[in-house]
Amino acid sequence: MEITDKKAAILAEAEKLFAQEDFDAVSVRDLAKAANVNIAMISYYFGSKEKLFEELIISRMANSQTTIQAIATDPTMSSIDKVMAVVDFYTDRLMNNPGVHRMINRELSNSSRPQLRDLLLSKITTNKEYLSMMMEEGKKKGEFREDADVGLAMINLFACIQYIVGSSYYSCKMLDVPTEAQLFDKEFRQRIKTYFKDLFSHYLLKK
Amino acid sequence: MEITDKKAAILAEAEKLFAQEDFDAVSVRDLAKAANVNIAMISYYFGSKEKLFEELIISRMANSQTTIQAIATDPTMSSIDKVMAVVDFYTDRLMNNPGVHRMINRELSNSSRPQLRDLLLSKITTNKEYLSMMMEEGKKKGEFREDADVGLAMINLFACIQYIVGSSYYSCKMLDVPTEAQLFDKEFRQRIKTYFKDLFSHYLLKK
DNA sequence: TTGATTAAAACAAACGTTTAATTAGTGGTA
DNA sequence: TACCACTAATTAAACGTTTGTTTTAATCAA
Repeated sequence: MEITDKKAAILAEAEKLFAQEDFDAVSVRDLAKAANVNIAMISYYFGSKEKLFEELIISRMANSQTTIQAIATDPTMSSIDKVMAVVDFYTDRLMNNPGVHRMINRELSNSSRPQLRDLLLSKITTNKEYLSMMMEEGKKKGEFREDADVGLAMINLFACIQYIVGSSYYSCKMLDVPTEAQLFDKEFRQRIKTYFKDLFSHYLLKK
Repeated sequence: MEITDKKAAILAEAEKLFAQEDFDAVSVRDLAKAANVNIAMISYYFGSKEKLFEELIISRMANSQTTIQAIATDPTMSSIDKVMAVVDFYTDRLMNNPGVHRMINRELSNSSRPQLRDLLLSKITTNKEYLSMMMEEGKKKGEFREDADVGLAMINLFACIQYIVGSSYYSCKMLDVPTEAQLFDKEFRQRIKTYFKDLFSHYLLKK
């Protein structure tokens, strides 16, 4: 079955609505209305509201594994340069797809759909392995401080950007950014990158 | 009207259930069953499910303003020591009350109850003012690096711990912590504190 | 004609809330 | 102590909506 206009329209509108509100707070009637289709089409195309939700997340969660792997295993880069590349990659990745990462964020913080949660987790875990490898390598090569907590550093990067994307309304107020749109703009994105690169340089590198 | 056993029981069970699942995913029947009271008691004591939710969050959100203010305005402490004190305070505060901070976290990341969201925001904003003051003071005194992004540093601290608490299931896997209980234990808590103190020392202080 | 698509209507189940009736508790009066 | 009056607390049942899903029939394309 190929992707019809209507199916694509439903997915597109679902991404918008589910980015703003929880799974239960968005009804199939809301979805159908937004996508300008009949209510029955959700069940017809996806089987159920829940399957639509899963298909949406999975389809939009682009595979970052190959990129992370490429960075982590590059023999020509220094460890700190690899960290910089990861900062750039994650910042852009999360900020280019705020909707789906809001959804992923919420799925990881509740236990309503444990099977979906575990699926997301398994996809993320692979990246974690490569990142751990990369960080440990930095220590072994004597580039990074031995007593740096590289595990926390990695989750710090991910958590902080994820949090800013997920709670953009809140983050704007805290960071004195006037509008949510500006939060995802090039300028603020650069500020995030600069912050983390600067932060990790000071924290990880030996003096 | 004083707080009866039943009212307190409802609030206690509500905190557990709302910590695990969204507002809509927890029904009044779930709540009544868990608290071992009749369904009608939720409306009777709180007016509505939504008002119960609001009352729960507000009552459990202890006032951190005085503590933060005391730290920020203490004339005997150095700026970096103030940062250390804030790290200790926030870590314990969030990890001692994971349930309510999960709820707050979710409220800040959706727009289902904008009025509650803005109320939470206003309570948090006061702290932000004191923290900004404290950080700028560190720069003026020449203790902190001029080009440190203190705004992002503060939200980084808050976001990261909030994220670990909010997505504890996920965080366990990422940090190789076996159980969620251990995530809130003294040992891991100390690891968090050490990480951030070390991180900010390297990032903020002049060489 | 055949099979996929669309629409309107109906479905049962679950939702939050309210009603009406009953019990428990309190304070005052004798 | 006993009785009454009154309010608060509690219950079971029912309320009207809304939920996600299905059915049935009509329409369209090949």
